[in-house]
Amino acid sequence: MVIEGIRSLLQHEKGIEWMGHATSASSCLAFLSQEQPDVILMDINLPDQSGIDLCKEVKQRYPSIFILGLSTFNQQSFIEKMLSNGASGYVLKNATQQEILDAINTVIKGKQYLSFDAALTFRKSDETSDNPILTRREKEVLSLIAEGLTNNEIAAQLFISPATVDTHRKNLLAKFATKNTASLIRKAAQMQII
Amino acid sequence: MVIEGIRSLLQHEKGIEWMGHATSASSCLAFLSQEQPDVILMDINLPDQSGIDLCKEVKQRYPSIFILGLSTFNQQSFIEKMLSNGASGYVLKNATQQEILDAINTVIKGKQYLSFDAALTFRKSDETSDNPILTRREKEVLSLIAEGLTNNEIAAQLFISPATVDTHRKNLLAKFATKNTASLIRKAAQMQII
DNA sequence: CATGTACTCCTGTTTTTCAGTGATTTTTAC
DNA sequence: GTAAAAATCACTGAAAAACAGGAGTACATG
Repeated sequence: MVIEGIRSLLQHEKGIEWMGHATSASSCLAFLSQEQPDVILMDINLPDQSGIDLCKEVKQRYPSIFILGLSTFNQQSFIEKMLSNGASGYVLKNATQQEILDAINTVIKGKQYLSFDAALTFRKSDETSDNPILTRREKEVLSLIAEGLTNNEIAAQLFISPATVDTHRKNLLAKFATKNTASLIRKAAQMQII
Repeated sequence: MVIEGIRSLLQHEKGIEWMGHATSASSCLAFLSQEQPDVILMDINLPDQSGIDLCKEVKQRYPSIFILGLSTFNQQSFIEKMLSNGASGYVLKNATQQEILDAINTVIKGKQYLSFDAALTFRKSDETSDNPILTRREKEVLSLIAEGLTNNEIAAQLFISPATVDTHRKNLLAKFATKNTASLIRKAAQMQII
């Protein structure tokens, strides 16, 4: 449905040639082994593999192809991951025809393009930073808490003292501005951290 | 983008007339006050309002219009809510042209249509019933727990004894097959209950 | 009317979490 | 190479949650 939409938005554009489409990561790689376009519009949600991972793979094999991330989700974490995996831009699925054209024309020059809304949330999350920045250990502890482990169990799992786990736990509560496990886990879940 | 896709998939179909499209709940209602189609393909993610709520509203005002839910998410809770709000079916955005045509032709006869994949998850969740059935009180207690309230605070809020809250809490842990608050909240969050 | 379900409440005990304070060692980054 | 950030650990006491087991009331449904 989305592929059809993009095709119909682009097919009459001069200067743009539609080379093909793929509906999975594997078929995309198979296609690329035959011919390589200048730009790929890559969905994040693929049946066999994450578009985020595929992006990295494609960029490794074919560094000259520019990739535009494509997703329904206007989520800072996704945008970040796509860009850090070599994507040149990010377009939302509710983008207008003009936006897509702008995006393609921008990235083909080697520049970065972000959808208007995407750029907004990107900037906002940069400024307000609503997602607390967690350290490696804190993330580990958080996800083990979410699994239902107690401090002692977590300590055993990570080969550290229960007291240390307790400290990480306190820091997590502070960073999330919560006062107990329940609200901590809820917030973390809402932020898609766990 | 998606609208373009559907339009291009349907525009050459005989027996189907494309009456228009809207990109928000409010513009949809404005459109419907002018003319009413037989079928609406309604996205769940709208900028101003949830498609789930809009579905209810449209069905109340125009009971004769059949609504097909449309979403990227193959989530049982969404499907359920759409159907209980009067939708006649649910189609995923990766549906084929044939699926959309089938869906439209099915619902227009007053029957229900579910996308293949949607029907799968629907049935699966029906059989295994991974979502525990909660009572009214349990839902209340659960959401207050998720807010970070303690048993005493919840008791005060609901005008019941802390002991009762404790009992509900025990039942919640049992129903979710969890052993503490952390994993309870995580599961509930994943099931979109809170 | 018996059975089941939901809601209510109780007494204890044990385990876990939360709060506060303080300190050492490793890593990381500039 | 040094300053900042992260990770480590300890102690105390209070608060909260988890576990166990029992028990009464209301209400609907078969």
